[in-house]
Amino acid sequence: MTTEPGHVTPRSTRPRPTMRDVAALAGVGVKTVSRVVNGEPNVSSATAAKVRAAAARLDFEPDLHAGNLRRRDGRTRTLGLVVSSVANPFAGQVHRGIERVAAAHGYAVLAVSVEDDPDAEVRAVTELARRRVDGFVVTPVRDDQSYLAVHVDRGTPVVCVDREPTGLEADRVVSSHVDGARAAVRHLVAHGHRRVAFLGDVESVQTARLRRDGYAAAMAAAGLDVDPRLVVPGLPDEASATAAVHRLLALPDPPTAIFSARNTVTLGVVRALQQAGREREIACVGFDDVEAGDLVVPGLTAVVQDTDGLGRRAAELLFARLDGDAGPCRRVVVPTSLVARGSGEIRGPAR
Amino acid sequence: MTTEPGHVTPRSTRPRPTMRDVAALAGVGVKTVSRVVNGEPNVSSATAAKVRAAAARLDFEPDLHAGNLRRRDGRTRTLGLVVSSVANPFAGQVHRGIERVAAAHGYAVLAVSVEDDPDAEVRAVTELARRRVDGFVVTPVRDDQSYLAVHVDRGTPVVCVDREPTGLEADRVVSSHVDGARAAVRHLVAHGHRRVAFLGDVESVQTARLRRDGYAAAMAAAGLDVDPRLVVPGLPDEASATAAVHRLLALPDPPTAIFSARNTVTLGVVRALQQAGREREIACVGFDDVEAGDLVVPGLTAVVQDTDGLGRRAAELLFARLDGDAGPCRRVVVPTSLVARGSGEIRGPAR
DNA sequence: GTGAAAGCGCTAACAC
DNA sequence: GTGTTAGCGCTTTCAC
Repeated sequence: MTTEPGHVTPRSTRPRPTMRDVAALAGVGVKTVSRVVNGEPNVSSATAAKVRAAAARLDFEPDLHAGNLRRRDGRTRTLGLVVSSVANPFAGQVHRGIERVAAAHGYAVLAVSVEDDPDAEVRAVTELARRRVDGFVVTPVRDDQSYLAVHVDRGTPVVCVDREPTGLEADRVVSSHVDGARAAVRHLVAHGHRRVAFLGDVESVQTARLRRDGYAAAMAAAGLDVDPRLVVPGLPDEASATAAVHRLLALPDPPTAIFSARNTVTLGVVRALQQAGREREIACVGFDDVEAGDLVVPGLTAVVQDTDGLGRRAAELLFARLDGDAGPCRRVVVPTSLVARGSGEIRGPAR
Repeated sequence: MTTEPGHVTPRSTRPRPTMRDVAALAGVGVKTVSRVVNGEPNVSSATAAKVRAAAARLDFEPDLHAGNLRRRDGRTRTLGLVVSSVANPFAGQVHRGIERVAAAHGYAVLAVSVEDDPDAEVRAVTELARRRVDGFVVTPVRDDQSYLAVHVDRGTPVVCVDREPTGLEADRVVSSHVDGARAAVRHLVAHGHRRVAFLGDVESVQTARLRRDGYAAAMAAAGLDVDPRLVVPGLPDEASATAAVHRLLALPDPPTAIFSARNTVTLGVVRALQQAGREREIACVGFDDVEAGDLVVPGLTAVVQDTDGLGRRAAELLFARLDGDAGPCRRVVVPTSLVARGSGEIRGPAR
């Protein structure tokens, strides 16, 4: 079978109809079509019906962006979201919270992943700005968000979520990281533990530092000295957490409880305890929830974030700004909660 | 403290600069700015430098959509993605696969959740069409996708992912649902099981039916009769799956192995087995992976989908169409793999 | 190399 | 009620 050069079927690609086409078919002026499509008043119902019929017959879809060019408010009805990664379950849930509020306002969400690359954060914002989103929700990754000021000045509001922005006056919505961590440690102490270890994420991440602060505060409040050998920050992944736990267990006086400050770290901790066969002796509370955390034995006690609430509140703040709220910047703290499922209730040594 | 009406600080909202502003500041014509911004030839490097300086000073960002109005290819460099929910980890991973390919092509992704609402699927596509996305990736929810044909005819390609479209000729990328399910059951049979139960999702979902087909095929191939009491489709959530397992265990001759056809169902199954204290006797293989699936005891044996691959292939097909590929529709099947972690390797009764 | 004029699809302002 | 004109920010065409 041969294919002759001239015979390539060109995609029929019949041009998209415009308001002009609809107007011509309905026998009215363009402005009348515009009025009908936008539900404006001053159109007789007979004319409106004709226009709607013509629009339906042509499968007319108004071009939102073309309209925005001249429209007074120039709204694209689109929000820009910058997150670590859309594949990250935490980010996905925040995204969902935002989307729900956005949809209620007739808005769509344009999400861009930055994979914890500081430069990608700026690129993402630039790309969103070129598309003229009406507002930004940003999870800060770089250590300076001042580059966002231009957009705020031009009337495109910015709300930061999960982490606080630096060098930028902007609304922000964060979980109570310090309080959550403190509650976790207090819970362990209340169950009789005095040697509580801290395993955390790399500390270039703001939230990692805050959770460590919470740990330190709770230990101090309980009048317990912190053995520096039990504090292990800077764990980038699951495997390093597993290794760290094995080192802790080999200590002459190992910890009797572990506070793990992050999802992936928690997975590594549990693995290590299981490998050592000590998951029923050493207590463990993790920050962030783990799917199937209640199926592990013992069930994983966790400090869970209200991800949906984070997204919802962020979107609400953004829409308030879009509605003209010019008040001072707000800082919303969304509470975390401790879910006890077994691993955190293992009792420490009797005094 | 009183606030006088006239004193409300209006958000300074200084208007966004346009090419005209840049041209004026640089002392050149608008077209020259256009040429510089778009990297077109025929501009002296001296002029280009002047323009770039002016653009930087004003923080000029070209309006992508305004340009598209007149531009020959009219590309918005934006893809529309319609998924069940952005909070669904499966969808998030597919999204990520798409985004990675899109980013490499300079594209952004506009994602809309439909929460399994058939009408929301159409609304989502309409909203995306109004924003003039260059192509669609859709996870079909409704039982008819013919409404998408208009877009294809107008040159906006559509690729379906995860589920096959109905009433529409379009490229599609799906996991090997039947083969995956068959492999799971074959695995159980190979470990000595003859009474293998099937627990599945509501069958309005296409993939649920396919996985059941795979189960039936594997049982038939092994020469095993299927006891209809062991086949329980239509489980909407975790709790119903738990209840179903308890009923199965109460049977005079209960199953010795369970094939669970969906993530949430698997969680319910494991819970039931743990409650009954029989998680080490009754084998279980689940379709879809579960986070922390290897921390449960015994580890969860699962049929895992290549979510990233699904997204990547879908995006690749879409870009091929955007690049002018007018060939016949393609159907890409992404293989699943079976990950053995313990629960699926529990041996059945000796013959 | 450069710029003026026209026009993309739509809405604002003002006519009738 | 309805249509006409201008113009949004940009690219095209084409003249210089």
